[in-house]
Amino acid sequence: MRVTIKDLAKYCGVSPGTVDRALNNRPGIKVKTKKNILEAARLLNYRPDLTARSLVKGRTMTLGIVLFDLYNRSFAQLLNAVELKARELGYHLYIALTDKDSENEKECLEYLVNHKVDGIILFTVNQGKEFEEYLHSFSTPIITIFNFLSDHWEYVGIQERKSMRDAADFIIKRGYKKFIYICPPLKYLGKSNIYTQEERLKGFLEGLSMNGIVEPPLIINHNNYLEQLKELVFNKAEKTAIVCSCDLYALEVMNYLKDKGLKVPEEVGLMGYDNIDVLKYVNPKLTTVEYPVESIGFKAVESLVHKIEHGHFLTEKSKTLDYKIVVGESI
Amino acid sequence: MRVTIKDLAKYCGVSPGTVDRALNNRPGIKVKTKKNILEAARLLNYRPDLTARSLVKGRTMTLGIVLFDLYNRSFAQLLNAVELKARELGYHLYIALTDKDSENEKECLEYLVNHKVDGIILFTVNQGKEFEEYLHSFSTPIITIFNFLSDHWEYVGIQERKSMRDAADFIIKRGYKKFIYICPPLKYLGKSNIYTQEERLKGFLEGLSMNGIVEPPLIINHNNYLEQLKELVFNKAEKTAIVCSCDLYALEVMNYLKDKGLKVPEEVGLMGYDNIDVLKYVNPKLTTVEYPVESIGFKAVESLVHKIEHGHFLTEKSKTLDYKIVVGESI
DNA sequence: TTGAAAGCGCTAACAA
DNA sequence: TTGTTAGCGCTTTCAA
Repeated sequence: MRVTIKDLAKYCGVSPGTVDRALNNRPGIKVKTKKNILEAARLLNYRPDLTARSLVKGRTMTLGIVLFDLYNRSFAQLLNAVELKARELGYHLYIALTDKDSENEKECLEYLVNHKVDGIILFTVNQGKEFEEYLHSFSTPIITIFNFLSDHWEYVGIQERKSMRDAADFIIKRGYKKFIYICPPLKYLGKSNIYTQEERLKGFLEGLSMNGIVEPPLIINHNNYLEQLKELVFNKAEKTAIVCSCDLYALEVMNYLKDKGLKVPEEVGLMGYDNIDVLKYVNPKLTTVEYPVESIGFKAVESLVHKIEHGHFLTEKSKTLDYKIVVGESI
Repeated sequence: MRVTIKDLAKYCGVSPGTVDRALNNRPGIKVKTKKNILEAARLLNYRPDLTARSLVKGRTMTLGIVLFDLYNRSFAQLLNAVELKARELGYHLYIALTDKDSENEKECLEYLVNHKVDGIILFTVNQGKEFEEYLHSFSTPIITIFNFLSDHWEYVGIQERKSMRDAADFIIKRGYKKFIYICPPLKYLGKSNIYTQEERLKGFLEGLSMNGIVEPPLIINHNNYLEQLKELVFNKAEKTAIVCSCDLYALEVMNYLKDKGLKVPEEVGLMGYDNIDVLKYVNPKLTTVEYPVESIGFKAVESLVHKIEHGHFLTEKSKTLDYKIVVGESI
């Protein structure tokens, strides 16, 4: 059996209260007594039971993070950053993956709340009034990342829309005339939160019209995008650009184009989004949009912990982080 | 304030014991009473306090996992698999990253143990008698993955040595005569656990000698491996193969060779290890060794949970998982 | 079928 | 400076 404070107290011939004072550096204890107790603790290999402490303190010094999965490179980087910062601030981390499943996400949240985490970082699939009420029913502080929920919730992310507007601008300035935009299904199961994807698309469309492009782009938003590409004929003179809302799609497209013998960017331009770290090994160099995943992780933790410890978040809701276009050779 | 069992009891005019029977499907309660209580629980938005339950049950239904970081693609995949399986079996997951720091690892372990996780999955940096004694001082079940510690510890991994022996065999059969082997520093800080790296190198050397290669390979085991490559001259007739103990190194080397205008595999052969998922976007296709990260994650969780629930691990210590050589175009 | 009460290990307020 | 004690929210045993 584990050694408890009571055991220690008995062993040292003092009371549990005194042991607690020694162990937790609380004042009102003779130096010698304290020394004795600490020594005994080491000797008997005493370990505090944090579940008991949590019960009385009402705090667990634990944060929870809810993500889709870790297949996306950026999620892993984000999680890494979050763990680092959390530990730095004295918190440990529960992780829960939703696999983009709405019910699953609720279960994850429920579990974290029941486990009394002090705060939650949420990359949500759900959205809507009902879901927000559900979230409000927990009294746990929550900060959302990437997927915006509503103004009621703290949020850390980037200016998705503006980034894609700029991307469109950039592409048009390079002389492209026709546009294909590839992104994930925009109405996943009819209720999933696809804020980032929606914003990016809107931004792209805005960018086109701002530049006087009247012909609407071909929007491909299903998982068989490669199939659909097969039906298209690319003509160098048309100056077509394929814009993907994530690098992984762009890489798939690049592979497809290579197979077809189509030269990038000579015959068709290609642009990604994310700047995942493996791009450095791929040729031609993909032009893409980079955003600071790690900063987002850091910021989210800092703000959340500030809320926990001082009652209010550190971030301003409207504040978003910078992105930048990474110029490669693909467009 | 949160609604407690006591509140529910008062509200329903019954005792806490009865509420518990209703909430946890324990027998000895009238159907009607139970129905009442459950309804009230929903109405009042009751949430069980899992820290309190843990305290009395002595179990948290939580596992902990200790990893280096999540920069390595395989670690992220592993973690994803572990989370999935853990949840499937009713457990949730604490994550702790050590950043390959030995002291940090100890802190992580200590925290998990103090938090009373029911079991730990450990990809360790530490090694040695002292560390093992330290681990024994926890009574928490531990299963090690990838980095082997000693026969005292449950282990899930692959036959590292054999895999590299086979790789050497494969390369030699392709006619290569000279060999360069690139791997991370083998004595990281003088005390880090580099089991997998050591095994792979041993396996490679065994493979060479088994095939009658007498000239020892050039072993480059520092982080400036590219610098050292610069000093070498490659000669097509020499049939040189560069073997890397991980794909990331191989990709770096590939980039370097491309810069130099050296053709792979015509002028120099290249082989990696890991089969990270982005290889499909890189040309020429890298020949590499694939191992089932996800299965390792699943197996580790299953075995650990079996230990927790039935007193013994499911895995046999000596049992390791299969790997396979993925034939690309680079060697 | 239900209630009463002890106790998990710790903290904190109060008393000595 | 130290001891005593109540109680965090839950489970569980025993009695009614």
